[in-house]
Amino acid sequence: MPKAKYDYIYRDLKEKIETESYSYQDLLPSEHILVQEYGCSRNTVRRALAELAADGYVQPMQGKGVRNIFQPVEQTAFTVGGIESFLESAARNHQKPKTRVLQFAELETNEKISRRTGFSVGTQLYYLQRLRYLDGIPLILDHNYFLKELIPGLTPEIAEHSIYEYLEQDLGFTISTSKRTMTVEHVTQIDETYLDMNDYNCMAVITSQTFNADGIQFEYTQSRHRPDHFQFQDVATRKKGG
Amino acid sequence: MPKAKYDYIYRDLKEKIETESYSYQDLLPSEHILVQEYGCSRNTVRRALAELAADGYVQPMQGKGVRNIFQPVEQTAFTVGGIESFLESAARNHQKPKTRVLQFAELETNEKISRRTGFSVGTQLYYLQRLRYLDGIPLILDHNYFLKELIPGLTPEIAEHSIYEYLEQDLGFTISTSKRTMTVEHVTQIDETYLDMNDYNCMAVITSQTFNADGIQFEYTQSRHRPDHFQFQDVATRKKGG
DNA sequence: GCCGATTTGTCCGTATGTATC
DNA sequence: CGATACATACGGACAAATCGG
Repeated sequence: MPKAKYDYIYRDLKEKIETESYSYQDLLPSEHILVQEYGCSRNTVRRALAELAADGYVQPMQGKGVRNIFQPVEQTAFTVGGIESFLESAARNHQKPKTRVLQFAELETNEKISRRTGFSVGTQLYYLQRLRYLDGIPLILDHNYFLKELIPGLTPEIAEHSIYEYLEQDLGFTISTSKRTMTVEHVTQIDETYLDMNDYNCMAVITSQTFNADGIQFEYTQSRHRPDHFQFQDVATRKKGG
Repeated sequence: MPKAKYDYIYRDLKEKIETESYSYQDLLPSEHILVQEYGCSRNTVRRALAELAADGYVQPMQGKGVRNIFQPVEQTAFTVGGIESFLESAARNHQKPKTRVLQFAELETNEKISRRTGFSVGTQLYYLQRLRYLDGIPLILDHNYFLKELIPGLTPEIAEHSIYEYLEQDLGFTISTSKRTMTVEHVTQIDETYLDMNDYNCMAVITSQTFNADGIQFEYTQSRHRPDHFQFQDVATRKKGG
């Protein structure tokens, strides 16, 4: 729980924007005003605003002010955004999660696995296959590889609940950066076995390498989503001058 | 072309990381050293490092140093990342781009279009349909809506080349923020007419709302990609304390 | 375990530049 | 032109985490 001032201001402004204390296209109070309101330095206000801009909540305009460009969206599908556990995503999407562990094994990284996952050859891994239900419907098939060295005592029971919760709360682990790739792939035999694909012959696939606060990759995951319940959101900002 | 110091440092470090002057898992020089090397304040160095962290290039560790976590990847598919024009993406992917304008029309935003695109009812729009070729193969089908008010003089000829180039270079326009959603959808009749879908019955679809530097949305685009030549990349960082 | 040196994290006050009005 | 607003940059202070002796 960060007690940083900039983070408090960030959350406070974010909530005000979301609850429409400022409406779409409005200008926020100037940095000068915010400095007075929050009793802090201008740098601190600016840091909070920079984060909101990175989230696509506001657009700072030199000489003019900071414009609110947040639009609330109603979401129908399971939306993936930042780094979240399945439990957290389900809660945010107001859906009831359930996990079934299909496989729980240990293996050693060979050349082929190394190329795909980014783990060094010879390292010990946990390999899991998990089926994810939302509101009772099986929608996601996860293939997880975890670095055994950093995650002692992983069990199927933990995997059925939440591995991230175990890492963060029980092991005091800090999850930090995730590099993700989104693709669309043909359904596999396994997909069809566990998911009702209707007439879709493709899956939305997210592969991710996740690092802890020490910059060590501890996870490689391929997450295969049923297309009709999948959505990935993102905000990008254009860099100037190529 | 930004002449900002932090941006110079950012690019310089980025290139050093990419060309493997620092190798994977190495520590970068400490902020103190970088301050001396670049002859600037610590804040300026820190700003550059923060950008590299947001790019997933480095992982700062309190008390330890800043670790390089960049891994070069060989890309086979057409990779989408930041805000780029089709021309820019093609160049980055080392592919030869071509665009064919299928439709060029003007229309007024009605209730239905407004809900979908985010434009206000009554605003005048350009509507375009464009087929994108890479190395001679039609792979992407774009449906663009542009705010006519902000883009005077758009023509099919411009649309066949690069609208972003026209906006930025001819109109002095600044493209800023893009909110994007990635989904997987069934192929449509139009998709099948123009693209060779082999046995895929799905498309990778990116819809985006793009804003200029004044926080005005000037574009809504649905970009439909053939699955076998599509890849979307992303770096996320986990926020602490929920 | 303690202490001091190192390194990153947060915050402040100030100065100057640039764009807008 | 001056006032306002955001953008960049500097230098300093202290906190928090780490590491070596």
